[in-house]
Amino acid sequence: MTFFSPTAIPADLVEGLNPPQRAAVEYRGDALLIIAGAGSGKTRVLTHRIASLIATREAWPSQILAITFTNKAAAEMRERVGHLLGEAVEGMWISTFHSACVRILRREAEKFGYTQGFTIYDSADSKALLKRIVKALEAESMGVTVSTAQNRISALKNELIDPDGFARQVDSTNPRDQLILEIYRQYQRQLERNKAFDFDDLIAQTVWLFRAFPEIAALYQRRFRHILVDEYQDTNHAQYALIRELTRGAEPQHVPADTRIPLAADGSIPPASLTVVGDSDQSIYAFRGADIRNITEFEKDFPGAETILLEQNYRSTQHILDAANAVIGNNFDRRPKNLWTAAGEGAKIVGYTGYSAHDEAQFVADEIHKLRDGGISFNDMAVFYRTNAQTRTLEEILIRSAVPYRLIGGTKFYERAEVKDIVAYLMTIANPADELSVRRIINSPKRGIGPTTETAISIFAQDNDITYREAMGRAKELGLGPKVTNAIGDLEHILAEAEESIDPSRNTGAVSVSDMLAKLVQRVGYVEKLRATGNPQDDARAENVEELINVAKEFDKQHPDGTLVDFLTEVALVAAADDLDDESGAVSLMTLHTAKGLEYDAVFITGVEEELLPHRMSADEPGGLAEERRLFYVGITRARKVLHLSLAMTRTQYGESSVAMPSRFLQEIPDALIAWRQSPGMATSRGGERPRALNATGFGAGSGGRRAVGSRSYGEMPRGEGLKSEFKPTRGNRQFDNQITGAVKDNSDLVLEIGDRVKHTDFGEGTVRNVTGLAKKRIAEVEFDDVGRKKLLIKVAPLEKL
DNA sequence: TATAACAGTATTTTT
DNA sequence: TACTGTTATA
Repeated sequence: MTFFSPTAIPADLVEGLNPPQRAAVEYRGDALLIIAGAGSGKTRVLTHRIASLIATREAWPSQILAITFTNKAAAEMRERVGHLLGEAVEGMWISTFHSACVRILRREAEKFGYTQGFTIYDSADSKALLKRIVKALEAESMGVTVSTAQNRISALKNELIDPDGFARQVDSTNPRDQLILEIYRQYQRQLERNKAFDFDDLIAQTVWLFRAFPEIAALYQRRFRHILVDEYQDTNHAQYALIRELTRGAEPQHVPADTRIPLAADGSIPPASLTVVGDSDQSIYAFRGADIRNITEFEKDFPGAETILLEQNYRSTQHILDAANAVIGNNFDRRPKNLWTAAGEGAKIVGYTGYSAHDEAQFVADEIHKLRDGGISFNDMAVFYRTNAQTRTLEEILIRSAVPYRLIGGTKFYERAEVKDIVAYLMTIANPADELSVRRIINSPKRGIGPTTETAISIFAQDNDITYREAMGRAKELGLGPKVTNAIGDLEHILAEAEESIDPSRNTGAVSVSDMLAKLVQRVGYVEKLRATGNPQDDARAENVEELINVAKEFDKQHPDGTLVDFLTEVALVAAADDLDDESGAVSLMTLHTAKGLEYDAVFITGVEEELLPHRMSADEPGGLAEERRLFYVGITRARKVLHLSLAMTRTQYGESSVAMPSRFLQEIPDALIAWRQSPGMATSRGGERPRALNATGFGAGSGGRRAVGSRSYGEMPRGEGLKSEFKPTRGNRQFDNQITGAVKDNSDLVLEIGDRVKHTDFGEGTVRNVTGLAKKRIAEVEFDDVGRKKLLIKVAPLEKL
């Protein structure tokens, strides 16, 4: 066994690493499992390992395939490897599973009867397709909803079970399963007819491709000599199978003729080396098929594998780690692991119990200002929550408290109807076979083509065995009214024109993606029609469309040779975390799931309540509670210096407010680690501290009882509506700066000076201590008589000068 | 065909 | 609450 390469690893690639980290960089063998606790420097190990392989000439950059969880992580890893080697490295594949598979599938598409420009359906697209099928089969009446069908099919694909495979194992006496099977068949047939893949297909079809065509697989088995997979605990069966295929040595008869790498004695391609990094304690995607056994049984799967444990944490203080260890220790059935640090104890964890979600949010806002005054920049702070619905209250309070923030994920830019519409136009142009996309845009903007006409075209296409688009081209034969016929003809003409202009076979004068898009939008009159309504919401929509054109311009700038298909691929595969930019000067808001892999000086975990942090939906799933605990663990371990845990006594959801109990996870943290500003006990007891904000009217001073917990309690606040509809989203997330436009209540004319007495609807009376900021961003710092000092954004504060 | 008004309902996490 | 789907009416 030769563990060490002939060329020594340059010293600077191992210096400064601790012994296990160093061992992980130096190990040379077929399979390596790195169990990397949170904050143990695994990205460092991975980048150094890749750099060492290249520096020693053991591998060319093109022989490396590294799989990361997000595109952002991929970009970062690429940059760090380049930095270590002192030059940009070309030819490495560093990407997500999905991106890598798309690349392979596009390259090989023609070999299995697909088109290179196939469309990628996101979950909303597949939902729309399934909706049609479910409706046609009247499956809802049998208790099969669109989302059940979607979930079942997704799970089947993750297990690499195709409709035929499902037919073999399905319980034929179960009518619902029979129905699912039929839906699955039709769905898959339509995807194929539309030349489209859904997210799950991207992985599954690649595996299928490799299995069906060993000589194609051999191309990649030969190419990728070193495969590295990050976040291995979150891989599903299909992804696991893909890795297995890639690390399988190719049989001699499939080895391509021009192979120059050393072959085994029998002429086969030896298996590639595999490095996986993960932490079973951070597995949080079981709900979408992640199989923790992939990591726990790695050594069985790859006999002779080396395992290296990284336990020293370089991120958090000991108090934070103690809490994390204590919490995760309640999960049985795990390989024991104890994170430790040399960083010292650090500050205690801060706990706070609000009377309401508003109160809790106000606490977060106040603390953010305090931390900022203490020298931590907004960039280095993050607020986490279990569900996206929690953002509403947080946003409302953060805006009014003048805390700049950005939402990561949430209702994403690309999920907005108007953006999806325009993207559907592009999909139609890139792939005329895609019926779903044409039908989405056939009457948007309104052209007088209703459901009747739409169905007529569909039937005509079926009867004549032509595509939907071809049927549109022969609109005259449909025998419809002249108005509708013209409308169809016009649309068809615009689409054909756009197709012509972007045609990849034209080698001269090809129009850029953004130019084509801009012209298309103009020809269709999409923005124009939105502007004409005079509705402020439509104005915001128009801006979104314009923003999409800007995104395309940016794409053209970054990829001068990029095609429309490339652009659509990028649009389809952006992840929530990809949009993070570290220089924004704003606090980041995101779900606990999105937080994985990130770190911040100060972290707030909000809504640490029963039913929410172990989420009620997890209760009846096997292993659900353990997964929720891991999620909490992930959240805790994101914090470098300060951790805040907060909850509310009542939470309003779906218009109804109900009493919330502290999460059981809180009790798993030793008391000594948490300094409660207001503990769950204090908040309920009579002598407890007065509520910080009086906005939980009827709950606070005296009146007691839970009679008044209705949602009207916040009646005096400007309700979110007006504010929210004005938000101008930038790609993927909305930013503070853009949100303060003409809100419901515009206070921007209010002139305040130091010493002025003011009255606030929630906080009562107070004295202005300071005024900062300009114009619409003027911020008043007010010392309230009852609730202390607060910073308020004057423009939106319910404030009155006395 | 488009729109407004109404009723019913589902509520997690995401590539 | 907020979104979807249905129904009535223009």
